Amino acid sequence: MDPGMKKTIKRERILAFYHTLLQHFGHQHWWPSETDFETVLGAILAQNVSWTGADRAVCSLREAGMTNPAALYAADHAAIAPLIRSSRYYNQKTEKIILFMRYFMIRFDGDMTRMADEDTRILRKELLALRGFGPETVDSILLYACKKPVFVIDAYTRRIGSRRGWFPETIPYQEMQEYFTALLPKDTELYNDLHAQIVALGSTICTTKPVCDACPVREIGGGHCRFTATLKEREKT
DNA sequence: ACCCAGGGCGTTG
DNA sequence: CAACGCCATGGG
Repeated sequence: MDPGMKKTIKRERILAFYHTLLQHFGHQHWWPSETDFETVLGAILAQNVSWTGADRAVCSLREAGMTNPAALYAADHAAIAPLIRSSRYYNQKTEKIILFMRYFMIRFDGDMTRMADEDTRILRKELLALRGFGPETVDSILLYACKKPVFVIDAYTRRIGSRRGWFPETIPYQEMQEYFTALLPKDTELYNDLHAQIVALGSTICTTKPVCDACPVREIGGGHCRFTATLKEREKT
């Protein structure tokens, strides 16, 4: 079989997976925020924490009038940190916000439209240079706040994709990203909802029950859940 | 009383 | 490069 055909098959496999998820969960309408600037804050605050904790932190900032770039830029560590406690690692995240705001005001005058107009590659490189901004956070900002066709990888994508045999679990971030971008059409809306669907699935599959019988999406999840994976890890040792 | 969330960074072997 | 430790809240 020629390579072009194999590629087509892989593409159809991903798209079929997406449509299954879409049918089950419905369109996710990400990112869940009121403005693109809030999306940036959300991307920082959502690092390694449940969305409820991150969202509560965004709401606290909003209620304090700090989802306005100028107001947030004027705030210092002591003013920000208490508002985002629910997002975990709040001191580090406060520094990340302060760091981003300095960059954002100087580089784009606090204007999300200007930022979104910048070249994707340049923007990605500049954001990655900020301490505390790794590939997932940066790509989330590029896709969800700036509407760039950049596919976002996260722990769920790694877990689910490897379990479905798409790539080894140890594959580096960039290679995993290339797996998707090489196969899928360069479509911001598809990247947006596919990642959102993967998170919807990843955060739904059972975590506390040893048996997946109760799992509402075990067929989609490929018969695996996080708990059984944890058990397997324990059996090794 | 555990376990673990929509990471990223610094340090060790 | 892998395997950790660190950050340090909150819900199940």
